Amino acid sequence: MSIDLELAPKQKRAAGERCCEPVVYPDVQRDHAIRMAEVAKALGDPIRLQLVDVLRKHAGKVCVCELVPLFDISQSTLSHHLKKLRDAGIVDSERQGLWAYYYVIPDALKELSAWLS
Amino acid sequence: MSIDLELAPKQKRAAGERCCEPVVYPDVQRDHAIRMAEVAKALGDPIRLQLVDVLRKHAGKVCVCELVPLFDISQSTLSHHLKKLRDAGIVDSERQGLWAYYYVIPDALKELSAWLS
DNA sequence: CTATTACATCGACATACGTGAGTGTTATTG
DNA sequence: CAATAACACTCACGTATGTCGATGTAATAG
Repeated sequence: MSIDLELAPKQKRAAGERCCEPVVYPDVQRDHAIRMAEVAKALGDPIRLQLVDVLRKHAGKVCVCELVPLFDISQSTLSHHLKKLRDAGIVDSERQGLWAYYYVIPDALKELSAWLS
Repeated sequence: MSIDLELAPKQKRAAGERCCEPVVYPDVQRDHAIRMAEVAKALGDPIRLQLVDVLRKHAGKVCVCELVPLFDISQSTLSHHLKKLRDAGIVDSERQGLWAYYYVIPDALKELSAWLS
């Protein structure tokens, strides 16, 4: 999950010399970084983070109509946030008649969580 | 780290009735959510996430001049990203002569990490 | 069929973001 | 002092974001 990278020793050098050797950044990590940043970005809004918190707490699926009164935002804004979470692959939804039920996709946060700890 | 919240039972009801009881959202969680979302937002860019990855891997402090060649961005853009990470309280820096050394603030990612796992 | 309900989408707006070129600042070299 | 080097900051630009009101779209009720 972390990169293999040898950095040049850190020490003051005379100006005119290179302060450090250029380092090659392995491409392996880049894909993971892009994916994890995508997830982190989706969590980078207080309302979306709280949405995920509520959904995670309930093992089952949660109806949108139960989510709306939790926040001081309009229904359309909430729907927008849910779409962001869907696009990031963090949650998914099921339609049942008029209602839409949302749930956190298992292991969606696993990669980021593992990297952070 | 998670909220205390009792949701109404989920079942289809006749239209005209409320689909669910309004729920009170505890304010306690809100502060945590705002703080964690701030951290997540700062990590919501691939370059910044990789920056934190490099800094975390090196227990010591890392010179900016060692970071520049790792990414295909200008020095000013890198400096901008480092400022974002500083503003989010994830990293800090020390000046030593011409060089600036960055490091991850211990436990800066702790709260978010704990919530994610 | 009509009305209503639950939810998604569209349009619009102000703000924030990522980026680079250029400039400023500070410290070191000669 | 003048030149240079490392880094931060300013300005500008196109794009993305969060928000709401309004509209669209299904499904249910009567």
